[in-house]
This record gives sequence, C-alpha cells and structure tokens, in this order.
Amino acid sequence: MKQINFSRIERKWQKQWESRGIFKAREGRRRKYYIVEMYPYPSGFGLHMGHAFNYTIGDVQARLRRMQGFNVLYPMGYDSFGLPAENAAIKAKSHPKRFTEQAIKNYIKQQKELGLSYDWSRLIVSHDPEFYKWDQWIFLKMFEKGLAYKKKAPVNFCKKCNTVLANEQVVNGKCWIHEDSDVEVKLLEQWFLRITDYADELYEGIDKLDGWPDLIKTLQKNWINKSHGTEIDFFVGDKIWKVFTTRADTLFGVTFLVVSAQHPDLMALVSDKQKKEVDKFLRKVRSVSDKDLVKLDKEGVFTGSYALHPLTEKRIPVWLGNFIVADYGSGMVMAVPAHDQRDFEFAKKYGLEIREVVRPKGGKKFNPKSAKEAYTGFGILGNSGGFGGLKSQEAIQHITNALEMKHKGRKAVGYRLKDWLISRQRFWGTPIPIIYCNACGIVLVLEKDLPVKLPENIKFSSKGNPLVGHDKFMRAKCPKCGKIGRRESDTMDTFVNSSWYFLRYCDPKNKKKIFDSKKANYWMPIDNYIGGKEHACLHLIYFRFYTKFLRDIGLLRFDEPVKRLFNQGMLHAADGRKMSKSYGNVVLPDEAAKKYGVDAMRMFLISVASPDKDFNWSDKGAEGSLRFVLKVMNFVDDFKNKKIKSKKMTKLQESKLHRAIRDYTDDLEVFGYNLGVIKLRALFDVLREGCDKRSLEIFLRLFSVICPHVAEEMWEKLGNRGFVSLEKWPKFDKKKIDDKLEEIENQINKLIDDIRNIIKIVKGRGKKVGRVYLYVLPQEKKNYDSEKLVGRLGIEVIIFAVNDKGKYDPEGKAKKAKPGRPGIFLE
RNA sequence: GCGGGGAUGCCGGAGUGGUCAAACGGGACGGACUCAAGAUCCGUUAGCUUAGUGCUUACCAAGGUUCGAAUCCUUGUUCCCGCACCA
Repeated sequence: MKQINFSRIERKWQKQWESRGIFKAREGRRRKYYIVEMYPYPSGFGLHMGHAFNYTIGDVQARLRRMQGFNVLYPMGYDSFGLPAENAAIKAKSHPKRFTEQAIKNYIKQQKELGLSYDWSRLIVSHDPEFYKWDQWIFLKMFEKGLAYKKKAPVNFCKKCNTVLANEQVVNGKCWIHEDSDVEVKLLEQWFLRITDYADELYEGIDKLDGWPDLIKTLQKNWINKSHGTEIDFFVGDKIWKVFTTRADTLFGVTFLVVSAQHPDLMALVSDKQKKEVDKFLRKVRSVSDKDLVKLDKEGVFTGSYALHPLTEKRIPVWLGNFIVADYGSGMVMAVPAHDQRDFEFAKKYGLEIREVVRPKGGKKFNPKSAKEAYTGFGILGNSGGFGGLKSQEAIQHITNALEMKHKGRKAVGYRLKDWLISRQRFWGTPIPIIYCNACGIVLVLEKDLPVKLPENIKFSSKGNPLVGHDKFMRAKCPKCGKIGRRESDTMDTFVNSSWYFLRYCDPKNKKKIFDSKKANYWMPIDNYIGGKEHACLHLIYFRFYTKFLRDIGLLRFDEPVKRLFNQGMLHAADGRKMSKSYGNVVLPDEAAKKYGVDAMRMFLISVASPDKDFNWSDKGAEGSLRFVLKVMNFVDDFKNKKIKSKKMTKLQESKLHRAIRDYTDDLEVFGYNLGVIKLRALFDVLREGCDKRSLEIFLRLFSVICPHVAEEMWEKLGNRGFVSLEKWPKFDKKKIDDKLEEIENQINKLIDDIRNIIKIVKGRGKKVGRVYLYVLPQEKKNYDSEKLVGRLGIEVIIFAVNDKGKYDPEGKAKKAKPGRPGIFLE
C-alpha cells in the first residue's frame, strides 16, 4: 500500500486544533449539545482499542453536531480514585497519586493522538481535592437531609479488596473486581446513602427514558424491582416484627415465620434453650458462600420464640432459615407452606403445619401429606375466618384493610433496591467528612473546612487502610465542642465521584460552588451519553439518584441526567475472543494507528458493524478502510494537480449527492455509523465520475467527522483557509433529489446486465460479438446515451427508436422493447 | 427458574411484509494496465436454464397467517448476556 506519513498529518492538525482552541465550549444562546463518554479509570496499561472505539463514537457525534451549528460541549475526565492505583502504590511503596497522574498523562496523550475533539480546558479528575471537595459537600447535604446515615448491617466484604462493597458490586456472590473472591457477609457499622428514598421515582422514571436502550431499562427495573404488597406486624413478646408479603390473601395459611440467618437482630428471637442449636446452624450457614447457598436444601432451626398471628391471635413458631434474603423486605417472612413452594419444602422437612386457604376454582381439596408441591396460584379463599369465599385478588384488599383497621398492617411497596453502602476501608478515595467526638458523637465537618484532604505522606502497612494509623489525619477538632476527636477513616465508594462529574464539566473551575446552576441548567441534560452496558445497575442508577437529589436541593431544574444513552458493543480480538495478553491477540490503538493511520482506524472501528453491537478487530477490515482513505487522498491530489479536471456535475450526480447528504446525516444522527459509511463510499464513487470543487468540498465536510486529519489536509490542499472542522454541515436540497432520474439509471444498469448476459451466451456458443443494437421506445430515447454505453460495455452501440423506419433489425428485436427495457440485438 | 438479545450468502455484517438471490466491506475468481509484482480499475461470486428468459433451492428447523415472509405468529434447536430462593 502507498506510503503516506499519516502521523505527520495527524500531528500537524492536532497541534493546530489545540493552539487555536477550536473545540472550546462556551455558554451561549445557541442551541446546546452535550456529549459525554463515561469517564475512564486511568489504568496504568493505557488506552486499549475498546477505548478508541468508544471515544470515536462520541467524537464523530460531537463533530457532526458542531458542524450542524450546535453549541457543543464535549469534555473528558478521569475517574482516578480506586483500588488498582492503591494496590500499585502498595507494591511499589509509593503514593497512588504518582501512578494515577502518570497514567492520566499517558491517557491524555493517547487520546489527543486519536484526534478527539474534546474541550481539554474542562478536564476534571476525581482525585483532585477541588473535585472531591464537592463529593464531601454533597455528603454533607445528604446528611443534613437524613439521606446519609450510619448503621450496623450485614454487608458484603471482599477479602482481596479488604473492604466492604455495595450490593451492586457483588456479582454472583463474588466481588466485581476479583472474580475469584467470594464475598463474605459481615455485620459491620457502615455509611449508607438512602437511595431507597428515591426508589419509587427511580423506578417510575424508567418508562420516561425514551432515549435509553430497552435492555438497560429492563435491567434497572429488575434491579429496583418494585412490588406492591402488604406489610404485616407480628408480635413476638412485646416487640413488633414486620413482614412484607404480596400475598396477604394467604395470611390465614401462615403457620410459622422464618427469619434470615443474616438478620442483625436475630439473637433477640433466640431462646436460651435454643441458643446452642442456633449457633451451630449459623456457623454452618456462614461457612457456605452466597453462591452455593442457592443450591442448598432449605434448612433451618427453631428460634424458641413464638409470634402472634395478627388476625387469629394464634401462637406460631419463629424459625431461622437459610433461604431468606436478609436485605429484602425486613429479612423475615411469613411462611405459607400450602401456597409457597419454598415454605412447603421447609414445612415438609421439619414437620410443620400446612394449612390450605386458597383453592383454584373447582379444584380438589389440598392434601398436605400427598401433595408434591404448593399451590401458588390465585383462587378462592377458605379457612380464612370472615374472608372465606373471596377471590384472592379481592381478599388481598380486604385483608389489608382489616389489618389497617387494627393497626397491624398496611399497604406497602417493596423494593429490591437497597440503600447504597458507600464506606470503603481503603485509602485512595474521597474521605468521608465526619468527626467522631467523645462528647458530641457523630459530627459533620463544617462546609468551610472542606475539603478533608487525603494526606500526602502515607505509609501502607500490610493490612488495611493507612489512614487509620495516620495520626495527623485522624486527630481533628470537633466542630461542635472544639475537643479533639477522631476522623472517619473510611473513604467513599468511587461510584460517588462518577455520580455527578458530568455536572462539574459544566463549570469545572468553580471554587465557590459545586457548579453554577445556570450553567448546569444550560448544558444539561446530557444529549448523548456513551458507555458500556456493564454499568446498567451501578453508575447508571447512582447518577440518576444524585441528579434527583441535587434537583431537590434546588440546584437543578431537570429530573434525569441523560436524554439518550448509547451503549457501544464489545470489541473482541480478530479470533473472536476478548483481547488479552494471555491470548496474545491484543491490538493497541497506537500500534494500529502507526500501521493504518488514525483516520482509517477510526473509520474501521465505526463501520464494521453497528456500533452498538459486538464485533471483532480485523486487519483486513482496517486495510479496507485505509484503502478508501488513500483513494480519497489520491483523488484530491489529482484534482488539485488538474490530472482530473473539474467538471460540472450531471443532474443525476447532483441527485445522488443530495440524497447522500440526507441519508448520511440521518444515519449519523442515530449512531448508524456503519450505514453512514456505506453512503459516504457510494458518494465518493459518484464524485469519481467527475465533479466540481464545490461538490468535492461537500464530500470532505461529510468525511471530516470520521477522518478529521485527512479531511483537514485535503481541505487545505484545495486552497481553503481555516478548518473543515468548523465548516457548516452540508444541507441537502430536496428538489435536487430526482427519483425518476435515478430510476432511469437503474434501468440502464439492468440493460447493461442484460447485454452482458447475452454477450456471455453468444460467446459461449463460439460466436463473435461486434456491435449492439438497441431499440427503445421513442419517448425514452433521450434516456440512452450510446457513448456512455460504449464506455461501459467496450463495444459499439447503436440506438434506434422502435419507430425508426430505416432501422437495422434483422431479427425483429424491436418488438421486444418495453417501457424501461429496450429490445437488444447483437451481431 | 425469570428476563433480554442473537442465528442471514465463503467471512464480517445490512435488511423487519412485496421494489430481496439480499446493501456495503473483506476474501476468492476472471479480465484490463504492466517486462513482472504490487497498487489501481472493470467484472463474476446459489444452481440449472435462456439471446436479455424461466425454474429450483435459499436468510437455524418445522408448522402457521397472508395474494405475497429473511421480515409477522407458534413450537423447537442453538449461542450469548443479565438477574437469580425477592416472600
């Protein structure tokens, strides 16, 4: 392939874009367009091809919208807190900041080399105190509103991370970072954010997220999992134990209660007599990992306590069970063995009473002894006091009402979503701005004292958070009484940073406020948010929560952070496996860029497949894109050197040009980049038939969003000053799109196919072909140009109208002529 | 178990009721250019048949809806992914 020094061209234009600051965003009156890619964790390994793909998707859109006249905000930042940097620092006996900032530098360099049109002046990094100060500020605000709180709870603990994790960070019972590390459940006192206060709005709002992929919406719905039901009070002694059920109709069938083995107040239920057995059981349960728990038989042990049935006043035993999820509802359930499969199995095993209260219409009596499974459907009630004869659906209403009258229950909505555990026993994160004072208890750091900065001089010991042993950090005056207290040594989950960083982009240098509301309200919500779908139930829920909270304290005027969410597909290696050093199939962006040039690489990445689908890297594919880029460059060269003369475009070409502008734009606007590239290639073929400078420049403008460096270079070559990146996006003229003309062309193509077919057949018979005679309908004669046909067929072509009197037609082929299909005679 | 997304020609991948033997790219093959190679350009790329036609087989499989299906419905096969004892 022709050798071109792409990196010279790339550097030239990258430098100019930067020195002229042409991608800087300023607030204004124009219509805004805000595009963000999920900011990356700056890994020491640098950019991989998936990053390049991700950012190219955003960059193409940003460039398009900019040229379309929008005021575009397209920023970049780094989610720089987190474990990898801390672990690297521990290993090297250094400070994570060193590693992080080196990695960031590297990222910036590599991203600039991709020609991404970020407004670098708005760069933000999470570990900057000027940024995390506002994490702490939000924490303060949440604390004031009762949304940040500390509680003892069963929490997920990863030994490898040496810290607790959020519910969302536990994957199949394993840590989200360490797939080989079983998450243990521990009972610890931790900081939480009360995201459940927003559970309903987060859930109901999903339906309004029109621009979000259905997949993400479904995942979020399942995650939050709203269910309507009844909360019922059971008395054990004089204490109320709440239970949530969606099947209040089965209340009379309750024969025991089951409490989770992880319930924090569990021991209050255990009688002295049963203590030994319970302890034994608990030891057994806790030795089994979460994942294996699912496969276990339902097992349990009697606690020794009895509860009072709220309506029948009967005494029912309270059991401890290994199958009760501690964090759903209240961690205790009412067991209805006749109508719930799990309860049924449990009751069978321990010989507990099974009481039928719901029977399907016309169904037979339920026999607890012979039955193989519970009846879990709806039906008609029996054995249910005054509720007998009601249908299940009605009974749910009536029984709930009855409970409400007695103040022993109420309508309730249950969510699977739990409060967000944000404490981390790690160093490299935002310190939680709390001071423990012996006299005053838990005290918030004052706003004026923010940020609580991470110390620079730290020593990592083999275990745990180095902040704990850092006296200077830990000793702090109590803001209330002035006595020396102890700082909170836990830091915040890194997902806290990403929950609002996109707002800081709107006003990144503000020293007085988290951001100026006017600016945020101008830029937000994000028009296009681009990132992977793995964040469906993590970041993409958290940032909705933060947005709603900041709205509620008066900073924002909108409910959702993102209008349109785009999840890019996964990029795999050429062999279809994921790119990995151990497979030896990694292709790095800087290496590929050397080989193909950045522009061809960009073009390949976005054109192999629809960008939302998974695809494989392919050297052949990249070469194909490079071929196209080279063709464009050659063409412009030849045009400039007058090797190709400027030529007025035909009406047909004009029609195709305008159609291309229209369709290409439509494709790009909805991220149909792969389809857009097809149109761009087709347009180039049209221009190659001969075109004028104006049309060629239109092409370059369209081309520039995908291949910006080459486009700038060619733009300049044609004698233009200024940047093609700042040109106006071409507009199409509907009147110039001529369907009829293009239809005629199709007919001619078909005609040529026919002629070739006949030539093939004739030649196959050993005859020679010298000349083609066409017989066209008189009104169509103007559509056919014998010179052009000769050009394509390479043999002489003579055209008659069917009614030409003196025509040469030895075989009467003129009779075969139909509209759009001339008769053909070859000899 | 529940939920989501796939299965298209040699390959990657468009296409969601007729204009589809199915875009575009890659590969392969034939031709042009050339001393030659590369690059570039043109053409072919389901089969049979035919002076431009017609037929058959085709979009995982089997049924169905329809005048008409790659496209809609049912069932099945299979692959990927998410959640998972949620009361």
